[in-house]
Order: sequence, then structure tokens, then C-alpha cells
Amino acid sequence: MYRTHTCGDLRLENVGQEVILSGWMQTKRDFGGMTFIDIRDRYGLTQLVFDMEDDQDLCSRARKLGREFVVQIKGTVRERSNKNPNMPTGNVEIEVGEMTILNKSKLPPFTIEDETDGGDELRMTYRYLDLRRKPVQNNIIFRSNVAIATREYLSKEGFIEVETPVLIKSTPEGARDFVVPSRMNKGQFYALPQSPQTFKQLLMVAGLDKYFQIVKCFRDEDLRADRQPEFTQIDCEMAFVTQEEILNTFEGLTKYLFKTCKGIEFNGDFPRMTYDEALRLYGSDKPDTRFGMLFHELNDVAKNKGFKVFDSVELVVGICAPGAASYTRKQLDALVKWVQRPQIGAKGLVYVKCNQDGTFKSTVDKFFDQEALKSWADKMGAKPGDLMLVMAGEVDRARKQLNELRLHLGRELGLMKEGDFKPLWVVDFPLLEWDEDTERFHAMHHPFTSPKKNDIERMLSGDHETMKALRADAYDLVINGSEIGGGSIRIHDRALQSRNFDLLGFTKEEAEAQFGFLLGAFEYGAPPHGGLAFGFDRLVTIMSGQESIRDFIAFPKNNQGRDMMIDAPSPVDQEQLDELGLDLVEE
RNA sequence: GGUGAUGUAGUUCAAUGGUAGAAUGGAGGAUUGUCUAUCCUUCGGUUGCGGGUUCGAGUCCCGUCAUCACCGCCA
Repeated sequence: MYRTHTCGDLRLENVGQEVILSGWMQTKRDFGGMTFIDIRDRYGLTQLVFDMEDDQDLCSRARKLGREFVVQIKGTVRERSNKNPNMPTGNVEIEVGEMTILNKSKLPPFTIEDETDGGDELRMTYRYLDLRRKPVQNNIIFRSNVAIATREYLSKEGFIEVETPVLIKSTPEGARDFVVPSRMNKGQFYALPQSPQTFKQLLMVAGLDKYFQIVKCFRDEDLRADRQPEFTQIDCEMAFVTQEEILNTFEGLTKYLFKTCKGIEFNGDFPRMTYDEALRLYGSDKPDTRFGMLFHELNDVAKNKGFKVFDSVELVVGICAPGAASYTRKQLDALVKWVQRPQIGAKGLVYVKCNQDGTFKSTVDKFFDQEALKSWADKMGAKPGDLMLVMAGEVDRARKQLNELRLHLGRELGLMKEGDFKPLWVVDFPLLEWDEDTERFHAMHHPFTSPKKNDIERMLSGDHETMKALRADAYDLVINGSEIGGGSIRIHDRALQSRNFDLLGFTKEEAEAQFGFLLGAFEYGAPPHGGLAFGFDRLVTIMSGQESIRDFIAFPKNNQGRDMMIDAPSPVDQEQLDELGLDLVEE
């Protein structure tokens, strides 16, 4: 037997017991005549005591242990004379009688402590050592808890967990596919799923009613801090349901996860907002509703007053930063510079200080008198001490830029508070999105998304503006400005699906070649259905109040899609290439 | 595909164009109640790599590689 207890188990009530513990040597405090050693496992730390007067040989061996040696000890639990209230096992220690070194360890390249001295790169290369650290383990354990709670909730709701294939077929829609060459079918390739989308719809045709899966998805696109080439979704689909029932089900799941894994309860229903509203009020389809600073459109009070910059644009829009009138010239200049960075790309930024005496000081005093500025303040609800920030431009660009500024100020003013969770359903997404490059429409969600009932008739009018205005039964769950999940009611009618493919510029042949299996299935009595998928990595990260999804993935990849630990991807043998019928081309 | 930042001891960082240094870690020693123990001694460097400018380059210039962040991209 390697252990009778873990390193986090022992308390005062165990005093006097003979125990066996196994763990890693964390720290050594050597006083010559007496040596303390903390051994660690994932459950905690326990202090061992070695005394020269009791056993000189054993104590000397203990003094020679190196960091991260794996040891097994047998000893007696006793009460400490100097207790340590900072650790759960701090009231007791083990008077060691026997010690076995189960394995030695090389000196680790960074310290295995809560606050490590190692940088990201090194920690990723030695991820198995990084994973010994408490904060990282806590993240992985939390992720496990959320996964288990998800299964609990959904299975209680009657959902069936079904595995779908990982080697599937490449389709040109959406993200770039990861591709796998087939040895038995030379010259042909599988693709890894971007999501199990079509399979879950086929499961609905199959009559499996309520499906879910915690599943890996793969997208071969450039990465970010919050984006991995392989990531995990809680993927769900239901048949014979309306959008309302889907939202309620997964609002229930979200509440259950927060309650069981975080002890947080939400009051009432999650707010809902249409896509149009979200863009108008926040300039984003994933608004962070933890703080205000809503957009106020100022066209009627700011245009046609002789200020050319405003007169020539589609939209003049502003936000009011509470209490920010005290910003210095330097801070304000920094804000202007910030929005002018290439990443934001704004031409400029107009600001208006609302002074305590009710007067206004702005960068556009030459064009707008006090009365005009007051009308802005009235419109925006600005109070003395506030700072109004105004941007102008093409509608989409101005909103996007002001959204960035709003988030920047939210951070700067400390308005995103720890432990504050603000969920929100964004509904009524557009069905289609115009792609400037290819000059055609794309499905905004995916090509199986159902248009809203009222819009079905308008679908084939052919008029560009009408097409842009088509709305879908598509929805996103947003928490704290992060897109946690999204889904839609699907098209279950073959004729409507064909019409949708027409809109998207697919020929009949293309649609048949790529999605023939699904269209075929729809001819055999497909039930009305819909679903959604949560980004599991992101959900877990947000629930923990953290930023980086990499910290919640046991073995993540870096910016370049490399696994730094196993050093993948890597070249393969010529033999393997031959077998697959592949030739490499020199660049 | 693009923009920017960074790259110096095992690690985290410092060093006006002029002797590469600190902390931490490691090794050795002292030390009987610590818990980031303490104290003493000591080891530790291709300044990412390749060019160039200069009497002299960690520092300036060019190229390249790597890491990170962002834009494009991610139905």
C-alpha cells in the first residue's frame, strides 16, 4: 500500500494514528538537529518532522532529498507545538519512522509553487510540471466539475449523450478545415469537424429528440489568447421545440452550473436583447452589460451645425464616461491616440467635459456653443463631472470603434468587477452577411439556420437590402461581453433548405455534393428542430473570472498552433508520405 | 497576410556605445520548532542566431528565428 491518507487529509482527530503518505518533496527546512519537510499531492501539503535525536540515519537521508523527489513515509500523526493556521493540515505533523524514495527527480526548470518563477514558454514546454501547481490544478479540477455538472443537468433533462465521428468530410463553408489524408483512399481526405452540426441534425431526423455531447471541435484559423485550434463545445440539439424552449433549457443549464460550481444564483430570467438593439446600444453583438455607458446617437443634435467632420458622415454617436471629466489633458490625449491606433483605426475623437458649474469644455467649442453641448448632455444623461466621448463615421465602423473605446474605458475606470456575472441573450440575428471580398452572401450563423417565419416569403425577392434585413431564429448567450454560446432553429424542410442554398450562391450540384446526405435525410420526415453549442473552454474561463482559456486546458497549443511540450506538428517519414500518396512541394 | 512588444545566468529581471550585475534557484557548510526558515561560502553567461557600423556593440543598423498581444481571419 502506497498510502493510507492523502497529503490533505490529516487533522487533529488523527493524532496518534500510524499513517502512510506518498507525495512530492515540496520544501525542506533544515535546522541541523531537526528537519521539516512538506510533501505534496493534489490534495494538499503535510509537514513531516525528522529529528536527529530520534533517528540520526533517517534524518540525514531526509536532509539529502531534492526538490520533487517522490517519497513514501510511514509515521505517527502528532499535534504541532507551533501550529500553522494558513494550511488545512497545519495543526498536525508526521513524526516519520520510515522513508522510501519512490523516485528521484531532476531539478525542475522552474519552481513548483503557486507563484512560480517560470515564464509561459517554459511552463508550456514542461506542462506536466506546471500542472503540479495548485492554481493550474484548481483550474483543471474546476473544468471537470463543470463538465460533470453539465452531464448531470442534461441527463436529468432527458438528453442523450451521443458521440459523433471525428473523421468527416470537408466542406468549404465557414472556417478552414483541418484535413487528414486517407491511406486506403489515396488522394482523398477526411476533415476534422468544425462542429458536429450536421450529425446532430441527423440525430434529430433519427428521432433522438434531445442530444448533447461534450465534444472537441477543430478550426484551422489563426489563434488568439482566447482561441485554440482544437476546443471543446457543449453541443446540443432538440426536436419539436421552439426557440423559447431552447433558451429556457440552456438558461436553466447555465444557472445550474453557476449554482453548483460557483454557488452563484441569478435573480430572474436572463435579459434578452435583439441583435439590432445590441449594435445600437453597445456597438457589439456581444455587449458587456456589467456597466452602462450606453451609446447615444447624436445625429439630430450634432449634424448640420457647420462641423464638416460630423456633417459628412452617416452616424455621430457618443458615450458618457461617469466621473471622467477630471481626466487630464494627457489622459485625454492618450485616449485619442488609443482610438487612432491602427487596430482601432479611428480618425479622431471628440470629447466634452461636463464641468461642475454646468458649463462644457470640448474640442469642438468652435462649432458648438454651450447650448448645443447641453443638448448633447441632455440626450446622453451626462451629469457634471462626466466626460462625453463622441465618434463619427460610417455606421458599422463608428459603432465598432466606439465599442472598443467603451470597453477600454470600462477597464480603465474599474467598472468590470470581479465576481460580477451579467448574462444576456442576444436574439434575432441576421440570416445573411454580405462578404465584400467574394461579393456574395454568407450565412451569418450557418447555412441550416431558419429564417424567421415572417421573413420566409421575402427570401427570394432578390433585392440586396431586403436580403440584408432578413432575420433568423438565431441566438447567442453572452456573459460579461464574451460569446459563450450560440445556436438557432434549423431548417427542416428540404425546399426551404434548397432556397437557402440558392441565396448563399450554391448551385444545386454543389449543394448536393456537399450536403446531399443531409438534404436526403430531410426527405424522410425531419422533425422541426434546433439547438445550440456552448464554448466550454470559454465558459469555464469566464466562470472562474479569468481571461486565458489556455489556463483551463490541460495541454494547450501556443499562438502558432504548436504544442510546445510534444513539439507538434512535426515532419513525417518519407515512408508515411509514400503510403498516403503525398508529395511535399519545396517553397 | 499585417502591426507592435519582447529575447541577457537554470529562472525572473537590470545594465549612458566603455569591467555583463541583482534576486531567486543550485552546490557546500552552520543551525533543534520552522512553515518563502535564517546565516556564511561558492558555482553559474555563445547577451536567440547571422551579418554590418564603430577604436569598442547586450545597447545602433539590416536580416532571420522564437515567444506574446492585437488586426485580418474564426459560418
